[in-house]
Amino acid sequence: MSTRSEIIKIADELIREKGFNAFSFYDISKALGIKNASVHYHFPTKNDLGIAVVNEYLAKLEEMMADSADKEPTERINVYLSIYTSTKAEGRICLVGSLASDLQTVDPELKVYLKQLVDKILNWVTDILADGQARGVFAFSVVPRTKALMIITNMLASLQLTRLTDEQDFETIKQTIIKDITK
Amino acid sequence: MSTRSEIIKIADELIREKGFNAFSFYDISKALGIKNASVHYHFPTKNDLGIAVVNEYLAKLEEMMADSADKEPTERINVYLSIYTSTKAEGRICLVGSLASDLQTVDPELKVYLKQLVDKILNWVTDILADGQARGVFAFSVVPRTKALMIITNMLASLQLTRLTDEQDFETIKQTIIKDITK
DNA sequence: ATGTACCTACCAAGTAGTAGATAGACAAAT
DNA sequence: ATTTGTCTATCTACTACTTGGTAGGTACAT
Repeated sequence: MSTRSEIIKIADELIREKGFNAFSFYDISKALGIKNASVHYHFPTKNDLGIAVVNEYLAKLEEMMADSADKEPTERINVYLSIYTSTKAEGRICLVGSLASDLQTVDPELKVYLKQLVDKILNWVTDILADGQARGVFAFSVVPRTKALMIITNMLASLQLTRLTDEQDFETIKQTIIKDITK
Repeated sequence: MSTRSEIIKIADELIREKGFNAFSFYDISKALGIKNASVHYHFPTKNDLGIAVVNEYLAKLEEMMADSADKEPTERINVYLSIYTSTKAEGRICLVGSLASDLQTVDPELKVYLKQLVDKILNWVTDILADGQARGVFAFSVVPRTKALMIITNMLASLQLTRLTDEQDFETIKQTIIKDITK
């Protein structure tokens, strides 16, 4: 893997572990065994690095959506939910939740890309739900976009909250979501 | 108001606006027109200040619970939800959400108090829901504690997310919660 | 010889936190 | 009634450290 990719990977992990304002270029250089100036060579500013991380997510999400596009809604929603299961296993929170918390401290340019990421996720989940409803495998009493908002907020905050309540609560929330939409 | 109380108030606002790691003692001293050493006089360390903010919430919550204890479940859940409505109006996020995001960077002592706050909120909402269910005004198909988790995660994350989607989405989420539990 | 990816060595700014002085309020001792 | 001592809340002035970021050099592959 290229140094550039490794920097993005480590930055992503650090953002989701400590937050955007709590990691430094030194943290990354230390993890990679290079000097902080070398990190700046690949990403001149912290904002540049943040944008690269978000863009990586945009690309990965695009890929995920394409890969699961012709699958059943039930499986597609599981693909979505499983993202959080892996994140939970890491003991970290999700990128959107982390950056959304630090929103007022990040560069407006980064905000634009983050907004795109949120839109893309929201549209994806909305599509899955609408598809499931149309095929008669899902049932819910609000418009798909609203149901998507409910599910996304459940998952996003469950990662943050269940580090403070029962660790088992994450799985409870996830199963409740599945049961709730399944006809 | 005493300087001590004012420091706590400003710290709370800053934590919910920028995050625990993005505000400084200087920010507070500037806002109050005093020197940073004077802030340290009242709160020797940032950890002390963070704990004072969380304790302030514990006390306020206690008061709120007592004040609404003999009211109808419908009104009590509205009291709970209205906390987030005010926070949304401020353009800030909730304290729990902010500190939960920065969890790995704060002192273990602060974590303990934060855990107490989350427990208290979770128990409060669980009680309201169980009471409403017993009185036949609420209906839901999971145990009250799980439903409380769903609602709390919805509200917590809605503050974070709706700064990136539609501003109107916050109200949509709130109304969906009310409609969902009302029999 | 040109570009890539790293290095050494630095800087200015901001951070949490400390030492020690000062000024006023209040109470006890003279 | 005045002095003395103590407490509170502030100040000036500082320290040690970390931060994001830069200038300029080097090794190496194409």
